[in-house]
Amino acid sequence: MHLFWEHGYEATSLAMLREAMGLTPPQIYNAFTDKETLFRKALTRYHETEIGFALDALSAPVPTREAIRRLLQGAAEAYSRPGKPGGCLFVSGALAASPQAQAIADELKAYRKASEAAIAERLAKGQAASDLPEGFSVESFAKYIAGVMNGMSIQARDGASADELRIMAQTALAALPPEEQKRGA
Amino acid sequence: MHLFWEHGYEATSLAMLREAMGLTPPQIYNAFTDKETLFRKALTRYHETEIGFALDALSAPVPTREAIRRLLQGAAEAYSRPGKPGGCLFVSGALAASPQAQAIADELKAYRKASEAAIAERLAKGQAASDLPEGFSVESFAKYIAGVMNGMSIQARDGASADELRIMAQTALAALPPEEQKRGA
DNA sequence: TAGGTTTCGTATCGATCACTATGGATAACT
DNA sequence: AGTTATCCATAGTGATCGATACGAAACCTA
Repeated sequence: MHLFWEHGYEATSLAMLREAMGLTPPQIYNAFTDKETLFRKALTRYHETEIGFALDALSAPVPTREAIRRLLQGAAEAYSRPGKPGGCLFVSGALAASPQAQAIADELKAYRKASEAAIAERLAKGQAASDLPEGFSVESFAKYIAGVMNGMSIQARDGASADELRIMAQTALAALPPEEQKRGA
Repeated sequence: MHLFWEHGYEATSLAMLREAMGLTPPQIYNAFTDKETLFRKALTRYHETEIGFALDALSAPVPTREAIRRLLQGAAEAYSRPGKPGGCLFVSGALAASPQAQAIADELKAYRKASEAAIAERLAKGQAASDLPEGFSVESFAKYIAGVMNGMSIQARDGASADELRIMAQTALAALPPEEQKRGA
């Protein structure tokens, strides 16, 4: 998983995987069928072990603004963990791919779209609860938040520290409309 | 250039380049020495022909906030031009690379760092001209703006329209402190 | 302990990578 | 016109890709 995270799907060779896992090629193919299946296994593992902060943030019983704040701060942490590759596997895994790996690139794109959709869903919930103004465009803002997280992923890959990412998250949050008074019945 | 832009450095094979340029391999090597040199040629061409908006925005004699607005809106346009690959070559070219292509990845990273530095320089100028508050951290905000642009690049690659990118740019701009009154002498 | 079976690592498969040597066709000069 | 020289596309180089066939070793059964 770390190799795919660091080098992306195509640039990670079986020789690297073999050395890292201490397995012979037939063992790898017995266990994972082929490289593509192995990558998908790594994706689900990444989703389960590294991305929990996102679900936690979006499902926490807190005001919308606080949920988004937790989401961005969580990303700042997750994208800069010591001993782990910088950024997000969903971004680094295959941003640009050869025609043969188009299926992998599309799958990662689907993960990113799903993240954006989850944010939009949380924002819509916030709007329903009057946490957000009525004229507020849920889809547009979700695209902004998801985009900022993708940008943080690249900044992390370029060496940004956890502190720098936290500040970037805080700055991004300033674009959110200020907490609104609950509109009473 | 379009091939590298679309598929990235490593995933673009000489066979694809050969077909696209209508040249035989020896012609390519006579003209460009090797693949790496060809890619660097494409990089400088991209910088000259597609990225002019950035220099224009940062050097225009306008208030700082307006300069940043032009920068982000220009990115929205440049990253979603019909007939061109989505996003920015500096991001898509080699975000994740094999160990052999580390030099290329480092060069692209240097381009991204240079963009961020240019933004920081413009912000510092704005601070000196009292366009921005004194406590304002130029470096942090430059990292945010550069990060947002990188994020827009990924959103564009994921199919975001020019309008959607423009809205994202507008949203990001809201994080900038409001225009300050000039502190008179 | 002998035989049969299964497992497992080495050595290699065809395909493709970036790159280049060579033969044939063209051009140039006397 | 004849001879030489120059160019240039085809064909192929070693290396590496993802994926596997085969021989040896180990193990279970008789």
